[in-house]
Amino acid sequence: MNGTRRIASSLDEMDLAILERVEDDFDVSLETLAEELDLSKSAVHYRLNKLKDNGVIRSVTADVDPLAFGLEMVAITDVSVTHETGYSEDIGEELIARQGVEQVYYTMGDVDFVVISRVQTRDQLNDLIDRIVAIDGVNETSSKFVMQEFENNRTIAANITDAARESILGMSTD
Amino acid sequence: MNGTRRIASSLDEMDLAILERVEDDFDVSLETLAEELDLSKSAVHYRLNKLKDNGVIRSVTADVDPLAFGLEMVAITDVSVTHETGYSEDIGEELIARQGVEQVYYTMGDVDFVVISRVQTRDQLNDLIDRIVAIDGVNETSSKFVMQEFENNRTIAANITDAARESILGMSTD
DNA sequence: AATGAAATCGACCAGCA
DNA sequence: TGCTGGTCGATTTCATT
Repeated sequence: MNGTRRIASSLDEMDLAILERVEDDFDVSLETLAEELDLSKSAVHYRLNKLKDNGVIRSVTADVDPLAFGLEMVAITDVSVTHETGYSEDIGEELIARQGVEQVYYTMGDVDFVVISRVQTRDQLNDLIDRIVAIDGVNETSSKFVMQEFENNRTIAANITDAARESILGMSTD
Repeated sequence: MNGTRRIASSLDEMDLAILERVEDDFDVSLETLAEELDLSKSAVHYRLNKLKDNGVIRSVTADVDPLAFGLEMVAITDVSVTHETGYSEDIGEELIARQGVEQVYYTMGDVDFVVISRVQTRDQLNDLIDRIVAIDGVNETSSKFVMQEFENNRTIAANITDAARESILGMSTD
């Protein structure tokens, strides 16, 4: 029951190296990976499959550029709700189901939800906020525009703290 | 110079259908895709390549489960800076470079940056906040814990508003 | 857990509508 | 420009260690 209880099975440094590579770019060939890691192609393939089976790799996905869709406007909206207990899960599901909403966080604090959404125009944002306010239980919203985004490509394996890395490599097999 | 100016080239409904599918799961075989879309394997492949060349598909990536790394704690940190102008880009780069930080948004409003980070323990979060405060120009921070996340798998194509969809399909070729 | 060989699937090309 | 069908190369699978 410590901070690492859900780790699927022991990951070694080779697994981390593979993850750091494919989390950023899965289009790399098995041959290139095998050379970089000094392993046979089959061994790399075997480890990738194991990582998928273990759920460490949840899925392989295409990363679509929102700008290619004209989605140039990002907003962060704080949402407070009326009944604070019990309904939060339902309201979270309602929020994430709204077209244009990308991420929803339920937080401790004076605002209950932080909602990040992406749209084309200010009109679309106004419309989205109307659709948020229409959700039963939503009390008040307050939005701010994002001027600039700094992103990470979601490369979790390459982005963990040193302490977290130690903790992962120290795990033994289930 | 309208809201859709950066759209790479005209996308049709077939492209959108392909994107909706592969943005969620790129592990689907060409054959399955071809059957689902009533197209030949080569045609699907041709369109996928075009979408990559156009930059609509930025990359293909492995989606790693943060819980598999014991990263159970998410925090949203508001960061205000001392010199409001000029240095914002530098500070944003500094923030995103910190281990544990996933996303950074530079906003209009009383807080300047919204930082979303993911760590294993409260100690690691404290350490991360120390590393944020140490950045030159950072004035004040205020963090809240995330109790629950609602996520979208970042499926942009399946998540655009109807208005945005109309706007995209209505485009003509450059 | 890793290997090499055999079967399957995806990438690429020339040509066509 | 978008698509087809075929070839080649890469990936997946499997028996074996």
